[in-house]
Amino acid sequence: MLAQTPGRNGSSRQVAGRAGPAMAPADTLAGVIEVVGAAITFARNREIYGDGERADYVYKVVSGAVRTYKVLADGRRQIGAFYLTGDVFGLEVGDEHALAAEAVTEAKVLVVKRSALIGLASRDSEIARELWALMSRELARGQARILLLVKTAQERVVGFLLEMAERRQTVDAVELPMSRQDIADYLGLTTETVSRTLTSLENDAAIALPNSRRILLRNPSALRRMIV
Amino acid sequence: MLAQTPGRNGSSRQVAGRAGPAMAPADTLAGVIEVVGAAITFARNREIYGDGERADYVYKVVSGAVRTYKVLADGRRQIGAFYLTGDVFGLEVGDEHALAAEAVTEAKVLVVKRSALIGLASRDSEIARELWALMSRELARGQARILLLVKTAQERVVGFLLEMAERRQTVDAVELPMSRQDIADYLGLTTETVSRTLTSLENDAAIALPNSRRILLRNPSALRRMIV
DNA sequence: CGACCATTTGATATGGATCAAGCGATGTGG
DNA sequence: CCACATCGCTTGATCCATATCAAATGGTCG
Repeated sequence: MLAQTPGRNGSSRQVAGRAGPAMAPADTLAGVIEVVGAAITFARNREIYGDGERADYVYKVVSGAVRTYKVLADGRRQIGAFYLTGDVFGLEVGDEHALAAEAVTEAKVLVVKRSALIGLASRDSEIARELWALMSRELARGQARILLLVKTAQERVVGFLLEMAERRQTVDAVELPMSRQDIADYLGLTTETVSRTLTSLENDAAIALPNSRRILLRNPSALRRMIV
Repeated sequence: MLAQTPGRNGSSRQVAGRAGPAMAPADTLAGVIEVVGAAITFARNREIYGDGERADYVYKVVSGAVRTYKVLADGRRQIGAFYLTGDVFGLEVGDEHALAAEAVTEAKVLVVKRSALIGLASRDSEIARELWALMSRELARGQARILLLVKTAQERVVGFLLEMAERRQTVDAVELPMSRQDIADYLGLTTETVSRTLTSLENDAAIALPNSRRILLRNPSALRRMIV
């Protein structure tokens, strides 16, 4: 359960300048961020924002992966979510970040002022609808997490793999950007249990592990049956 | 873990007619529901709406308590939330109810058409803001639940008691409308563990149990220290 | 090559589940 | 109004899944 927090302090941000040519229409949320956002690259384990900081910016992952998390008083770390390429994060309901955010791998993100988005939303109902949809997705994922956290270790791990496969839009393989410790802190387990569960799934021929970060789903339907 | 679902089937609703004189201004969400909503009384354990039903109505608790829940394929029941007097529930992000709702105790609720609210929101930004705030609160509670569910049994139970005390706006006592089974299914524990934990807290002089549904918080600050 | 870190594997401990029984409150029919 | 059934809660005994402690293995980088 104890998780030494990695790469604390200093957000040596490397501003990479404006985003290139727009790749999405400027009247969608994602599009707006691409057009007006500045691209910043964060090294592995670098803090993007801290717990309790003012939530003045909204982010979109261009490449790499990001985690949001909270460290409890006794050192336990709970990961709130993983954000992969294309995901928007950092949009809060209050005006402070409830969780901190860090780069899981080297990550390039686009940054845009929240106030700019809010302003746009008040004029453009399409943007407003997308902001709403974004919150909805967060809410739905939270709901799903709650259901996941009352299950057994195997069900949690399998649920996690299927979630990742779905988000990566692949049916039969996942490239995991995060460590076993990250997965454990996301699922409320220990690294040992995550590792053992994966080994046992491999023995059951449900998955294969060519290397620790790459997971082949050899029998997705069997996996789907395992999560109740 | 197994929880025989109580009082299934039949929603013998007892329509009590219009709400009385408005007790809140008509330009707030709560106010609107009170002005335009019909009051319906549900007996203990009666279903208010089912999992997967169309979410055409939004509800506000006038008296009593309501739970939302989902029964997993293997019979385990996970409770999503408890709604107490004054709380609004049933507002979904999609157009289906993700969870079912039941009356925990006999409960009087006001019912209003969702479409009416949405229509109002598009004209009245105050209502829109309140709908947003409502979703935000759900989101924040979900976040808190996730943190709760990775903790020990004692931390979960204490967290639950403090949450209830806070929502009931009392510092030193809580009248629980729900059974041990409800609490267990909310916290991802068993009734036995909930019961034992309460007994142990009583032995530590942190709480007192004049009867099983009434809990006195004898040492709130000690309780608060227990949840990390 | 050697140091370091992530991952896996092994041995043991333990918190909470499960199985089982008792107890008190509440309600029902005689 | 009382005997009795029922239900929710508590308590006890045991078991098991996962945590914890410990060590071996493997991959990566200087």
